[in-house]
Amino acid sequence: MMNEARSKSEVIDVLRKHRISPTQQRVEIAQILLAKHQHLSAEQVLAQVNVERAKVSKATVYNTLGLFARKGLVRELVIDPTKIFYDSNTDSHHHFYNVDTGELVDISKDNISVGELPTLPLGTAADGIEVVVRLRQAS
Amino acid sequence: MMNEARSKSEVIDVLRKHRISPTQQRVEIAQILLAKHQHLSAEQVLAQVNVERAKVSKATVYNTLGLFARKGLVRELVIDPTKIFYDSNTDSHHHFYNVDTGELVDISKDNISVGELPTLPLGTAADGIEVVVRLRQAS
DNA sequence: CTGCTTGCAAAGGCTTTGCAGAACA
DNA sequence: TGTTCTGCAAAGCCTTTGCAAGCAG
Repeated sequence: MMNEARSKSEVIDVLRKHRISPTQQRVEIAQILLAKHQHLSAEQVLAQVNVERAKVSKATVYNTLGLFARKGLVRELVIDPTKIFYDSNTDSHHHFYNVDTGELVDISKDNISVGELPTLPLGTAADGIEVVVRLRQAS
Repeated sequence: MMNEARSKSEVIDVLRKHRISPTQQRVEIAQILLAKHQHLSAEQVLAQVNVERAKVSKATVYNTLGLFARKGLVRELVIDPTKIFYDSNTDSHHHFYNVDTGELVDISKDNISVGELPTLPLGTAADGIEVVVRLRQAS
């Protein structure tokens, strides 16, 4: 999977492929997200994008992340009740979530076999399967 | 598998078994939750408990639901980014979540086979596996 | 009595929104 | 020039917390 985009022009290409017009702010945010497979909250993206000087506002970060998720550029993870994580790896995979530390770790989809689903409720289509294994510090 | 408690004394028993001292408010909340297998948000519990006249405050509902979850009486579902659902069925099972309607539907655990998990991160213990199948209205 | 509970209101944290100015085509 | 985007501040929502009064054992 090609999700290791780095250079500005590569990122712009990826945005265009997802039908997102590549504004300066979106490119900066995408460069951070797509640098590697990672799980970032909006707050973390905001902090990283503004490491040197403030370049992108909070509102734009939130709106952009929502846009990216709708366009399929990143995956929204609803795992922690206090914040949303954005996963730059959109391949099918699952997660360990350490409730005590907030740490998220990938689980390859090969390690979890999800069998046939039961019949879907009428008029609906499956949009994605998310498996979360919650972890606690061993006592 | 006995989660169909109804009468006040049954509910008090269940609370005691979970080491929760059965105050009047807790009993009322538990009666609503344990009446049947269902998924309720704090807001819904608050509304139901106060159908006739206001009896339990918002703060108490939130605190009580958190307490019930910690004690294992109900299961906290982190599926919707805007609110937490409390599942009165604590048996192992999974969920369909209709993103458009907010509807939650159970999936029997027999319909999803989760194989061996990879090695857990050091110092951690698995606390639960949650599988969520997100649904959208078929177009 | 002593400690646990409740309830009110206020605070908190994350996210969205309204709107004016800036950027882009 | 018309549309889209950005940023600031304010608003919104769900949830938690501080603290005084109430209740239970």
